[in-house]
Order: sequence, then C-alpha cells, then structure tokens
Amino acid sequence: MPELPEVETIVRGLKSELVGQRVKEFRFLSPHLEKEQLPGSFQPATYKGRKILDIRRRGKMIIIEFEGRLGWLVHLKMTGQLFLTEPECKIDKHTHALLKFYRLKKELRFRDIRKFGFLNCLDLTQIEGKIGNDLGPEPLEIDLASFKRLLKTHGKKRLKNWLLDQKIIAGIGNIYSDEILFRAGLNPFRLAGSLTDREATRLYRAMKRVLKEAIAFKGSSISDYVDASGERGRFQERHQVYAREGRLCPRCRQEKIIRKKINGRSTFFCPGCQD
DNA sequence: AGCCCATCCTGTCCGC
DNA sequence: TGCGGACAGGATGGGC
Repeated sequence: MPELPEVETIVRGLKSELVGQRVKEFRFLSPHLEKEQLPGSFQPATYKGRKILDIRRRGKMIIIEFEGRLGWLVHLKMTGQLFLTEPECKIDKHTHALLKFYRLKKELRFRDIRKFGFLNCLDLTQIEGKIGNDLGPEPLEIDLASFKRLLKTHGKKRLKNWLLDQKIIAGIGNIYSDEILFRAGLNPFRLAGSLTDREATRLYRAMKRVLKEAIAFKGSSISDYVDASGERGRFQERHQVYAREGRLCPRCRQEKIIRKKINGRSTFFCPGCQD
C-alpha cells in the first residue's frame, strides 16, 4: 500500500502525538504477527512502562524507538495501517496489534487485511543493522551526483525497475515510479544507463518534485491507505498516469495512457511523450 | 545481472 | 445472484 509519501505522512502524525507517551499495555490480537517475530525479539510485556522517544521513517519502513533501546520495525506492505483511534472504536478481525498509553486516551492499532506487513519487536541495534544493509539512500536526501552514479552502476535495469528497487533508492513504489517517469518524460522501459546527462537531471528533479508534492497532499488513498488519524490522502486526485489507462495524456493531449506489465507490476505511461 | 513468474493473503470488481 | 478469474500500493526467491 503505502510508499514514501504515505509512510512519511503517517510518521509525522504519529510522532506529533506519541513522543513522550508511556506504554500502559502492548498486545497482539491475532497469532500471525507474534508467530512471525524474528529470533531475539522482545515479548510485548517488555514494552510496558517505557516512553516513546522517537518515530522515524527509512524508505517505507517505520521505526518506533522506546526507552532502553527497544524498538519496533514496521512495514505496512500493501494493506497495512498504523493509526490512532478512540478505544471505543470497534476492533475488527484485521486488527493485529494494540498499544495503550497512560496519559493519552487514544490507542495505537496495527491493522492489515492481507497480512503481508510486519511489526518486529527488536533491539535498536538490530533494527539499524537490518535497515543499513538492505536499503539504498533516501530519494529526498540524495544529491544529483550520487543519483547519476547510481544510474550508471545499475545501468542495465529498466527505469521502472530501477526506481522500484529499494536497494538502489528507498521508498518509491508502483504509483510514484509511474508518476515520476511521466513527469520526467521518460519511457519506463528505457535502461537506466542509457540516460543522457540532461535526462538524468530531469529524472532527479521529477523524483523530488513528485514526492514532495505527494507529501504536501498527505499521500494517495487508492483503497486502504489512511494516515495516523485515519484520514485519507488527496494526491490520488493529482495522479497523471497511474490507473488512468485509456485516458487522454494530460501533457500532449494526443495519445492515450496505456498499461503494460513490467516485472509483474502494472505500469501506466504515455506512449507519445515519454521517450 | 536482470527479467519473469509464483508466492504470501484477503477483498473487490468485472464478465458471463 | 453466483462463480471464476484478474487484479491490488510490496518484497522475495527460483529459474532462465
């Protein structure tokens, strides 16, 4: 479900309400998250009485830091949600974990229809190790020269796959890769190493612009995504190509948006003005 | 090395 | 209305 802009929106919302709050209770509501805990994980009871010190994002991962170097490493995958709600609000069968606080009336819930997501209870050192090994740089922090270098070092990959590869750049998913390539006017089948210097600069600027704009609109809500307060995003109204097969291209107004599969993922683009 | 496909799981939508 | 198949924001691993 969520990509960088959605995860960033969730993290900002959670951070503003939860930093400084002390845990009264943490429990799993269904067996699957508990069963998937990695070796060396902490029991939920370990978290009781600890304050939340920080909440941050790395790529599409969410890291919640508790006192005593305890953490949560959360990935929402396709349908995961992490949101605050009133305790009276009904808990359905897709809600898998619950966190209550002493002072805050609202509770934090982890809900995930397809169960692809994870919530791992680990030591901060383990979390940082996992993240450091698996993820490429942040798209909103990388500089132009490093970006161009990455295009060359993974030059045989198609642009679509290059953008989706979390080890190259962390945080972009299927919606934003299409929107970025449209904004840059680049064909998703092009090889990363084939871009001219000017095209590479265009891609870099499109990436920053699309992601920043999407964050300003609080992400895209296609079906399940909601932010930390359960609100939907509005960037889906600004999508130029994603899920707009058959519609007239908003740039050239000549060709229609088409859909092709790349690596099993639906890819939407304009065959006229994306070369 | 990189592409394609299946896989994890549940829900929705579309055509017959 | 029911049923089967395709598809969905992610990531991984096997085969080619």
